[in-house]
Amino acid sequence: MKSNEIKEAALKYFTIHGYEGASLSQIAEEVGMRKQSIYAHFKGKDDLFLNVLRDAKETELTSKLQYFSKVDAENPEKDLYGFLQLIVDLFQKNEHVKFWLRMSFFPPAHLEKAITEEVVDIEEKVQVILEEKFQAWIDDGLIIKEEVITPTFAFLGVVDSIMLELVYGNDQKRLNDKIAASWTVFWRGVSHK
Amino acid sequence: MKSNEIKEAALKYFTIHGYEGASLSQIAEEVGMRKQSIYAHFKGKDDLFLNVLRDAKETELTSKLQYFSKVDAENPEKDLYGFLQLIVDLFQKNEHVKFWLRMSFFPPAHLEKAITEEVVDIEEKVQVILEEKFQAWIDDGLIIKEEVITPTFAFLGVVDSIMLELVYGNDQKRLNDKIAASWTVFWRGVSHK
DNA sequence: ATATAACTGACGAACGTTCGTTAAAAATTA
DNA sequence: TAATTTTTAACGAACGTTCGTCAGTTATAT
Repeated sequence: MKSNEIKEAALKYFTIHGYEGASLSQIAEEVGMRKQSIYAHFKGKDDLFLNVLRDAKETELTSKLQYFSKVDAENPEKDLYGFLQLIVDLFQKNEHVKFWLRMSFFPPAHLEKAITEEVVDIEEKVQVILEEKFQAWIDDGLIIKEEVITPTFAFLGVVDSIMLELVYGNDQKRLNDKIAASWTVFWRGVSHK
Repeated sequence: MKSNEIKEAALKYFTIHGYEGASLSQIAEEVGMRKQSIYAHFKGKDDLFLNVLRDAKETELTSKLQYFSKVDAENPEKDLYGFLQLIVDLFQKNEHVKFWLRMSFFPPAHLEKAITEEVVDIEEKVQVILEEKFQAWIDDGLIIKEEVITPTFAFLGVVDSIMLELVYGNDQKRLNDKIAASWTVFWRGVSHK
């Protein structure tokens, strides 16, 4: 399907140059057509963007939900560290995550509302799942007993910081060192000695 | 000085809309002049942008260096948590930090090299200072004895995650909860019981 | 033959930029 | 001090280019 090729090229340019910096002619050229031909597949730039956004959301959401659904949930150390690895893999495997991150935090002004809606939706779902997991681990005595929000938010913070490092991303060693450091300290901070 | 007014308006629009999304006519209108008049003060859009960038860098750098220079350095818990507060204050007091963050991670493609140079410069300087502090605290037995890079990077990770939350920033309560959670877990992870 | 999807051509609008000009302020000279 | 020159900072008009979009036409495929 040609629509998917267009979305793929659009994803690339939106990610690199942002909404305003990406031009339809560049996107069309990447696919090998004229920019006017895009209008046979999408109503316009906004429509194309929102389609890419929804694809990115689905990639992001299903990957994360799927991970926690097929994890045994009896070993928080393995499960949580595995989640960090998943983030890194996702980021390096497809462009969707970087696109998602950019648009989450610096959305085009006139689409901010629509974007924020989708972002909040994912955020809430992931947070709910994480809280359930942490609560179970706390009840099992695997994680320090305290308000469940504390380890949850702290872990989400680790995820965020790693994503930032991935975006920054010109230094593989630095990335690995930062992951190791954040994980070591986090785990020591939430687990029993 | 009119140049400063222009830079102020430019900072605002660059922060909200990014380099490509900010237009000289909007910036000029904010100041109360025509876009052509900007060329009496700056060579062009790039020149204006780079001037704003350098201002932002100076704000960012001097604030951080100054904080650590006038801190007594005998109480890591107070000093480090104070640094987090500084970040939050800086962010909410002036627009420079948000601008800096946006351009650090999503720079306009044709200025990426120049921007990365400045970003790396700050990053290295802050890292060096933090490592010195942590080393001293480790030697004094105030922080767990391990490679100094571990608490340093972990702390920088906490800073990053808070900055992301600040950018996201439509929820003051969530921000405070995230700071509290990240700090609690971090501190438990690097300090002795 | 009926869609679908590509094309050409053209549109108004906005972009960053350059030009020549004007009026006021500052510096220099008589 | 008064007259002159230079500098500064704004302007309107226009440049060439690119933008997103729309209309009409041709080619492709079911």
